[in-house]
Amino acid sequence: MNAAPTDKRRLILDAAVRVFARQGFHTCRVSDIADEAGVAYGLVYHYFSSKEQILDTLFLERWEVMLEAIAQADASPRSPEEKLGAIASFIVDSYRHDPDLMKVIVVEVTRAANTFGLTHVDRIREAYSRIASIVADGQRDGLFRAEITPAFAAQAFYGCVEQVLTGWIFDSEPVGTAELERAKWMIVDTICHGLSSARAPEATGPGPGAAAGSASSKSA
Amino acid sequence: MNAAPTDKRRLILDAAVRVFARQGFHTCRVSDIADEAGVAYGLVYHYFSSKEQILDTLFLERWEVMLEAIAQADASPRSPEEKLGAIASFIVDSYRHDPDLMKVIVVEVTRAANTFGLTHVDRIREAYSRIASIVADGQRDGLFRAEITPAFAAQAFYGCVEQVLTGWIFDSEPVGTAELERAKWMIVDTICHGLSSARAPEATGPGPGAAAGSASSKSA
Amino acid sequence: MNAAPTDKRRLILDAAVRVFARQGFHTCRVSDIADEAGVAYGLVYHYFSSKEQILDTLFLERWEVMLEAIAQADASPRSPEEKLGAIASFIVDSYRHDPDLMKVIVVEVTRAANTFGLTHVDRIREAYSRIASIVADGQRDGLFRAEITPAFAAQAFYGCVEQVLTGWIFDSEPVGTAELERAKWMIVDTICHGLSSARAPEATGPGPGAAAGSASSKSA
Amino acid sequence: MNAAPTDKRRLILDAAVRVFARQGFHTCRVSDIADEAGVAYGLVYHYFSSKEQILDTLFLERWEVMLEAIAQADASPRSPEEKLGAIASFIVDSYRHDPDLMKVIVVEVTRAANTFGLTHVDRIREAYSRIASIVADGQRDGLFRAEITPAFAAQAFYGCVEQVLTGWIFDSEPVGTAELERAKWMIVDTICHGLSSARAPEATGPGPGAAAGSASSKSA
DNA sequence: CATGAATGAGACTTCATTCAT
DNA sequence: TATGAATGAAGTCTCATTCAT
Repeated sequence: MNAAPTDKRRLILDAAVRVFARQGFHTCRVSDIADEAGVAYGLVYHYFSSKEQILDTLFLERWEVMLEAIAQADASPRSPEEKLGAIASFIVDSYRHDPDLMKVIVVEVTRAANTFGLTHVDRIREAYSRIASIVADGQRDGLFRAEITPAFAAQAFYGCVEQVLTGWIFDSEPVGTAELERAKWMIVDTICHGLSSARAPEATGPGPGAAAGSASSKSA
Repeated sequence: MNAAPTDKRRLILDAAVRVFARQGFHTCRVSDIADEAGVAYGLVYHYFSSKEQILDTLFLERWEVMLEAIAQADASPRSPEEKLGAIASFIVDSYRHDPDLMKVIVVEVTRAANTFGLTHVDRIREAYSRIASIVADGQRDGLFRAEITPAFAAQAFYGCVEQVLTGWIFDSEPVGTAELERAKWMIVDTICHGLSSARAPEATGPGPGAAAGSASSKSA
Repeated sequence: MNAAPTDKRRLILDAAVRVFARQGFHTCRVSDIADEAGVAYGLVYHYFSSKEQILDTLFLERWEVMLEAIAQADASPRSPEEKLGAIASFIVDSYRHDPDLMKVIVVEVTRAANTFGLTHVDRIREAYSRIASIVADGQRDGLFRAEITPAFAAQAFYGCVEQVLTGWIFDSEPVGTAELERAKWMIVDTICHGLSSARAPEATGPGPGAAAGSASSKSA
Repeated sequence: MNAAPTDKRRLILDAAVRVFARQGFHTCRVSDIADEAGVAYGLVYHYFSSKEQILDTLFLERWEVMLEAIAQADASPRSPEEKLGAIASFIVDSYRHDPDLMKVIVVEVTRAANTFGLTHVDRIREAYSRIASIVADGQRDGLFRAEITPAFAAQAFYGCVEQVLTGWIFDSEPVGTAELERAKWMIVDTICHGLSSARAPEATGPGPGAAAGSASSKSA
């Protein structure tokens, strides 16, 4: 009925996130997960058929949430730029909320072209597809220019986001809130308005001053 | 002595690229590499001290070439946008010339935050750093706006490039030349001018139809 | 209390017969038995102390019945040949009635010289012993010749029977009644009169056309 | 080329025979085999793909020899009874020469209707088939009576042989030569002439005192 | 009686690495 | 250089058995 006082399955899943993040999927042992969860070895196999299935479960759980977030952003009565901002914001907040989980997804799944990435390629591409659809709407409304294909734009946007996450993931120290917030704005601003200074300044949105300006640049 | 008719070391390295690309580093066995190279099992250990060292060698070899290409682009008397174009062009041409090698680097190293990525993080960041330097120059000259930090801009640019490669890597079919060329232009145009239509059109550069003709060919 | 409408213990035993016959003792899991019986996993251990004990129980239950059948055959006022016929008939009818159970006994116990066969060797040999006693009586009465030792004769007779069962067990299709009946006669006729044609024909008994009508039905 | 001073593969195979005979296939571990052979654990998997494959190899090696022995017996210019004698003799001598191997074959393969027996059922039945063919020839020549089908006769004969072996296998003490020789004669005499005394005495053959002298010795 | 989650020892198999030739 | 047999540590997964409810 309710979430039992000890939902061992959840315990294992959460432990796996920490262990995968710390040691990597290939480097960790199932016993590491069991130990981290504080349960017996065999219980892992009571709930999951293999180590792989744990990662699959983790990825799918989270990715469905993300697809839903993208759908909601798209459904809102906002400009395309604001929609992209909502998505970037969601992903960055996901990282803030559970950096280990995002690390696992980015490191072990999204680029794992021979293993998990291949398994989940359709689900992964669904996200790009939905982002591309937002861009296409922007083009139709004349807000986005037509030279850049929506599919490419989606790749550029998502690639930019993931690279930022990757930078944080490689950092030895945790990332501050200010930097997280600034990243949201910079991602959208860069993708929508580019690096070049030869553009109409009024489109900028909240502007760089809005986010806590002090933050580092250690990630470079 | 000389570059022998059969440089077994090179044979092994090239075979490893194919095997790593096909099966992934963790999924392949050393014997797969030896078989692919057509050499005896033990010979692999004559030339390399471990399976890891083969990947390290592969990565470092290629990454040095890339750092050099970035340096050369930076050293040339071009605009920052053209310099970015040269870099994008170099990477895309690298993919065209040896997609397996680029797949291995992107899939097995640059995001492998617990294994090879960590080992080579300094070398990897050196690339971002050099790209950031180009952006900083552009800002100093007033060509790039100052709101986006150079470090972030480098991430955005490189993330965009790698995402495009990743897309190709996941594709089951090989990518055509036209698409490769179009990607070069779109990467630079998106990063420099953004998706928004609210910008000065004259900054566009060669335009979507023309491949960035000047750019690299050093990768071959 | 009473022999309940659902005697779970019996349910488990019967399910075990089917599972052992289908998958073999070593290949099946205790959970397979529980599933087949439609009872909870733990209940198996409420009634039996181990997986082995289930097979022991199955074997002993059946083997006692068989020893009793042999004893009865021996006690009846029949000729030795008819007594052997009654035994063959009983075993074949046992197979007809519950081929799975006989399969389990033949496959998992009587030849399992390192496991169950060893555990039950005395009980198994008791059967040979009783058969040998019938042969010895035949020799004493001049009906059987003395060159073949009773112990050997018992082995020959029982080996013949078991080999016939084994043949059926390996068959993919179920065996017809006619073949079962014919086998009863052929077993006894071969063991008593041999393959050679150089013998007195009048000793043949009911003959190949008639099923050994008198024989048992206790097995049902 | 030649049989190397240490043919490790053979060493492993021979060790497996001893270990399978002593502990049974399911009860022994691969490490037991490696230890018994005095080789490293991994070498077992260098030569064999699994524990099962070791048993398969053992069985097939020996069974082909047996099929060949049956074929030779059949090809010789002997009476059917003598041919059966040659076969019984060959099998008994096989047991004398390597009781462990015969134990493994009888216990782990021949009756293992859910595992190895099933795998090799065709090969096993080939033996029965060849024996049946000898019987059929005997019937055609009027030496064997027609009431017993050749297929059944083959089962009776082989079942008798295997039961005798099984008896020895279960014995705690090794079997003496005299008993082995006597068994050869009793098997054939029982199957060919039956237990009954009501038969023509001249068909008896060499008699219980003489070992079937001509038969086999190929097994050594 | 009945349930099924929880336990953990154990076995197979893999494979990087070594080494004698 | 070149070979591939030999080594053995390590990890995944299985499953009989226990136990709290």
